[in-house]
Amino acid sequence: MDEPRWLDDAEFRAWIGYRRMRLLLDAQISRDLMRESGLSDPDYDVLSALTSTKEHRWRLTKLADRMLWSKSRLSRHISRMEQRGLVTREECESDGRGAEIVLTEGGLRAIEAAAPDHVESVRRHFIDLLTEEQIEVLGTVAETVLAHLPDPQE
Amino acid sequence: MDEPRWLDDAEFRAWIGYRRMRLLLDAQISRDLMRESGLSDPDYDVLSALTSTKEHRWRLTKLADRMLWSKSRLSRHISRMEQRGLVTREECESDGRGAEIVLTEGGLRAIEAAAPDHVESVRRHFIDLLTEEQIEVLGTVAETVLAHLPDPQE
DNA sequence: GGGGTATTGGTTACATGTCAACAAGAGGGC
DNA sequence: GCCCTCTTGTTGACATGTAACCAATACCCC
Repeated sequence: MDEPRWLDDAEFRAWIGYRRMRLLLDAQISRDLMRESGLSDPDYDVLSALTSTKEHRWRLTKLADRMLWSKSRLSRHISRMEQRGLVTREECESDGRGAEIVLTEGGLRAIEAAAPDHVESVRRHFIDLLTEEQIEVLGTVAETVLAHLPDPQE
Repeated sequence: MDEPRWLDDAEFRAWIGYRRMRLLLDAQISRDLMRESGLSDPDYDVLSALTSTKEHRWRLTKLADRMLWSKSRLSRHISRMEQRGLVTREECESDGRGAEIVLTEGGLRAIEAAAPDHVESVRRHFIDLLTEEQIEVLGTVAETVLAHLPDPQE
C-alpha cells in the first residue's frame, strides 16, 4: 500500500482554515440575521429564492431542487413558515397533486426589511475584510471546486 | 436611511460561491468518509481531536471547547461512540465530577484506517484542484476572517 | 473545617433534519 | 377508456442538534 500523500503545511492551513471559517463565520452571520430580523438562515434562503421569480411562487419540488434541499425538508420548513405567515401553499392548477409555494405580503416585507442588515453583516464579517484580489481568487476557487463535483441536479 | 451597499458582481460571486461550495464540498467529503470508513464527520473530528494528545484522553468540557461544540452535544455524541466501542468514559482521578473521554484500541484502529482515504478525498475534491497560490490565498483569507470574529473560547 | 458559589457533566423538552412508506394523481401504450 | 408505472408532496419513525435546568462536587474565603 502506498504511503498516503499527507497535506503539507500550506495545504493543511488552507483546509483547516476553511473548515473553521465555515463553522464560525456562518454561525456569526446566522446570529446577526436572527437578532436583527428574526429570520433563520433557512428562512432567508427560502424567501430569497421565492423573490427571485416574478410571480413569487414556485412548485415545491422545483424549489427544493434549486435549493439543494430534500423535498421532505422543504415541505416541513414551509409548514413552519406558513404558520408564521411568511408563505402559503396554493393548489396547483395544472397538477392536482402539486402545491405551489407562494410568498405572502408579510413574507415580502420580512425579507425586504432583512436584506440590508444581512448584506451589512456579510460585508462586516467577510467581504470588506478582503482585498479585490482575494475576492477574485475566492470566486475562482469556488467555481473550480463546484465544477468538479457531480452536479446534484441530476 | 442610507442605501445599503449591495454586493457587486465579483463580491456576489465570491459570497454565493463560498456558500454553495460549503454546501456541496462538505457533503461530498462526508459521503466519501462514511462510505470508505463508516465514520461520520463528527466521529472523525472527535477521534482526530483525541489522537492529538499523547495520552489519547481528554476532559469532556475541554474537548467540547476545543471543538467548538456544546457540552451536551459532545456528551450525547460520546455516548453513541461509546456504544460502538470507539471511545470510553473513565472517572477522573483529580475531579470526582469529571469524566475523561479515552480513545479505545478500536477507535485508534478506526481513525488510522480512515485517515489515508480521508486525505485522499480532501485532495481529490479540493486541494489538488487548486494552485499553490490559490491555496496560499485561501489560508490567508481564512486567517483574516477568523481573526476578526470574536474568539469563541472566551 | 464550614458554608456559599461556581463549575461540571448529564438530562429533559423541544426543534429540525433524514429515510422510507404512502396516497393521490399524471402520463404513456394499447 | 384501462392498466401500469412514475412523480409529487406528506407523514411517521427516528437521528441528532439546541436550550434550560439539575444534582454532584470542587473551590474559595473566612
